[in-house]
Amino acid sequence: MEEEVQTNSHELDEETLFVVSQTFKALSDPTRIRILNLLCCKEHSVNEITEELNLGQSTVSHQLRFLKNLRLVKFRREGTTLYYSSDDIHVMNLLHQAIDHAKH
Amino acid sequence: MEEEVQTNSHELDEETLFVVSQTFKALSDPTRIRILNLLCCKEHSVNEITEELNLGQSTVSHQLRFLKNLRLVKFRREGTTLYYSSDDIHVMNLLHQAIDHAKH
DNA sequence: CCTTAATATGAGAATATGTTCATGTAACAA
DNA sequence: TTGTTACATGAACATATTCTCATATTAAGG
Repeated sequence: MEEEVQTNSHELDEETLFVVSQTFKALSDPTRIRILNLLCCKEHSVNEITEELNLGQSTVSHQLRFLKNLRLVKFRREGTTLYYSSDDIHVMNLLHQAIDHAKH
Repeated sequence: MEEEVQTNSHELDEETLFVVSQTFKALSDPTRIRILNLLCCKEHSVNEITEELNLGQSTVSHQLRFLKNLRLVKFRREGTTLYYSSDDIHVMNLLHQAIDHAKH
């Protein structure tokens, strides 16, 4: 049952590398950080996010799709309004650790 | 002594946002992840990194400069050889948490 | 059906990013 | 000084990212 193909056993496999890099990529953009930080404690509609963060509606929508694809956020519908909230405790933890650390 | 200029008190200030996004950006590239993961436990020369990870020497040098600018790695000289090692325990922690989590 | 509010989507432009290639520099040995 | 090894750097290119603008789509009300 030899599954290891790499020369170096410390090396990360392709899939892990991909998942990790994608996760951090999600957290590497100021707009996404602001959105996730806002969704941390409370759900918000797209309009609320747009206004609270002073962003374009299209920008918010695009970034929410990005975050939704990575399953970092989820949403529920109420009429024509979509309420988004965070959906990955672990990633939110990474974010808050980095924020706490950045504030010296 | 009013220092808060933002409408929303939950909002992150510019500098924090910058530091956090830069930190995660460093961790968002597969090549940099592999380098940091290699430097996790033991120092390595540029050549060692180049060979162990099967990368171009120039690529490694560029990425090490990137990581050095963010003070995520440091180096010591021995003749013409530079030994690099990790220099930010907190960021290495973020990386390992993400790796552990990615391996289900 | 028509309208409106809320959100999503696609295309385009501007910018950022990562790698490669060629060349530069630094330390050391002969 | 010359040569060699180890590493750094700059330019150029390809690709990726992010935002904006215009235009869908979806749900609800009249």
